[in-house]
Amino acid sequence: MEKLTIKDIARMANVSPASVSRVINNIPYGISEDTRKRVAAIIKESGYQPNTVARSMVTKRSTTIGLLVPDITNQFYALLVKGVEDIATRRGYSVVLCNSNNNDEKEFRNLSFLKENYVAGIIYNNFKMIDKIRKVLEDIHVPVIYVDNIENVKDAFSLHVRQKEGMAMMTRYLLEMGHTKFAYLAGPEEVLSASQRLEGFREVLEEKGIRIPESFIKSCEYSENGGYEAAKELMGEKKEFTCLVCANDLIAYGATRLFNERGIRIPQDISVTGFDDIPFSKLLNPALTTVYNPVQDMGRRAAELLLECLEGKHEGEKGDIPFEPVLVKRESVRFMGEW
Amino acid sequence: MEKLTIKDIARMANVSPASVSRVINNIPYGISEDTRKRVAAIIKESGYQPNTVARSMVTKRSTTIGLLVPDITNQFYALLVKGVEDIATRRGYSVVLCNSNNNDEKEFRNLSFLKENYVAGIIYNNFKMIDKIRKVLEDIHVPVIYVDNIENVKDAFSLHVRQKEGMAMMTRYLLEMGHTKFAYLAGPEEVLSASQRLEGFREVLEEKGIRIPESFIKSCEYSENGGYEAAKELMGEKKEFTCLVCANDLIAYGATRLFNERGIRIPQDISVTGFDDIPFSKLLNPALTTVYNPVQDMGRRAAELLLECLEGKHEGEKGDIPFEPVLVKRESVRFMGEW
DNA sequence: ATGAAAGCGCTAACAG
DNA sequence: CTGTTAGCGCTTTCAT
Repeated sequence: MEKLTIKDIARMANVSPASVSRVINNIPYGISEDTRKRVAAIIKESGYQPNTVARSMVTKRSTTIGLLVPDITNQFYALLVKGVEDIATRRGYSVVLCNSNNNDEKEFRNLSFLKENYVAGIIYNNFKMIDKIRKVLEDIHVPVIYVDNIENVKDAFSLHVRQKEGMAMMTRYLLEMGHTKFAYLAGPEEVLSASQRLEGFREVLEEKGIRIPESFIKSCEYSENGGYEAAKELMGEKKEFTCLVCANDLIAYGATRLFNERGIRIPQDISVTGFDDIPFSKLLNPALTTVYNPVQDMGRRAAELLLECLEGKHEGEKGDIPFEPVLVKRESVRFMGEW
Repeated sequence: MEKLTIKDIARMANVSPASVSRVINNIPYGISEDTRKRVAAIIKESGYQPNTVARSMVTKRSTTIGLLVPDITNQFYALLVKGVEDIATRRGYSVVLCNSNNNDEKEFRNLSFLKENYVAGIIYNNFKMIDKIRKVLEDIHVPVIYVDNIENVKDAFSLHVRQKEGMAMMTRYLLEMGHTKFAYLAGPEEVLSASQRLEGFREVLEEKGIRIPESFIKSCEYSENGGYEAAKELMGEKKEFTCLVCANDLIAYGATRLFNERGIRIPQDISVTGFDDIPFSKLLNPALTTVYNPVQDMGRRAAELLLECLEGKHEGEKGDIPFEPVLVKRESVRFMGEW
């Protein structure tokens, strides 16, 4: 069973390739209902499938969208992927997933790849935005949806959770629980979400007139290991804090591992909080108090927006699309008494 | 800056497109060192990039490999992806990742997509193999590497861990730790790895003349929730077992959650074990005793093998490639005394 | 309504 | 060694 081409179908139906093309692409004019039906039937029986490569070649478009993520091993991004795929495949688009593994060079190559292959649009997710990439993205001539990396754009859609508000919410909650002595594991300084979360934390403390030593705020990688190492450093200080707030769940996991190793009990000896609420967080023992980050929704919305752009909607009226974080109270925070 | 084509370069270099093609593709004959250098220089300056779509169109090949996984949200598969990408991109291949989300229909569509887009080869990872898919895979005319789903193939490479041996290893260890009363959460019956793991468990028990009630062996989904529900059912029985062995880590997580909820302590009240050793397992409290499954290595090896096939090696001599599991002793198993 | 023909950007014979 | 030519499978004018 060799691969059928449009010519084969044309021959079988006694029409020209052009007519076959008209039915494949549902072009509403230039063909009679009669021939349309006949050709459609033959296509169906024969199992013919148009060659998308050839098609892209002439249209310079495709029905594939590109999705770039920094690290597929991180469940947080995996959820985003799921959200995107959910919508895209339902609407007849394929998604090619490019994992840049936190490697700028690789990301650059991935982008070239997408461009060469005429993807219809791109969903770009990364925790930072470097100039080189931004240029490529602007030069690519297909719609790009940004997720979680830039703000205040107007010529594109940019989705992100309200990071600052989320952390502020958490901080207020901790205050209500009677904590006033905090340490903070901040994530990487150059990362937008990390700095925004820290800002939320600081603002609330300031509001309440609470001060903590700068040395209790440590930056670290956005990873389990980053959290572990930073917590270890922190424990070198005279540890006059009752609560360790972490810029994301992964960091909290690392801190938790250290505390487990040292026999420091959560939440009896120290309270720990995270941010993102990735699925494992509820399995931690004690279950992690954190801030839910609706990534999967963001993935869905990003895909919807992209497809809408592809359909010619949203000319002009683009911009930031914020998502609401939600506080998830679980067991890793101890009540210290009325404040 | 419009897109440059091979013709543009040809014009700029005063040669024919054919010559340009020769240097792009590093064809070692039919061109003088002189012109090669000149053309190469012009390509470099101009920033010209060959159009892969056009290229695929004529060669019917590409330098993209397809990777199919059942669920990207599962860290186990994410690790496989990482392994594959690691090798592939290092060797100049792109990988398009298709997530079938445990949906046969979607997988079928993904496969069509890959075929239409002339991927050079495919790495197929899924925990089962249905006829429909197998047919497509056989009909696709590019090398396919199977991961973790079939065995005893000879016309292809099939990588998998020695599931049975892994679980046997675990079971022997539990015996050494003094356990004789077991319950077993088996995963889905129709899944190859699940049945092989169960087999390993049964064989060792039989060997030692230990019998357990059939009702203590429950099948369930390969998921956290599956483990939770199955454990709940199990606790309905009069629970005369000291150790719950789970067919994978996710199931163990679910069981752990149930035990946490009910105040049943691990390992004091009950011992729990998993299989796969996904990264989170060491973070559980207590850290999960499990069997390490070298997925990332398998991913790397799968990619290497595929690329080698693409280079024309391995004609004929194909077959199963087993990987060795390794027992990871942690804290979720209690020592019950000499046996 | 239909078909002929051109051409997307590239590779691969085949001539010269 | 180099260039000419003929497609790959499809879409898209432009005649008919």
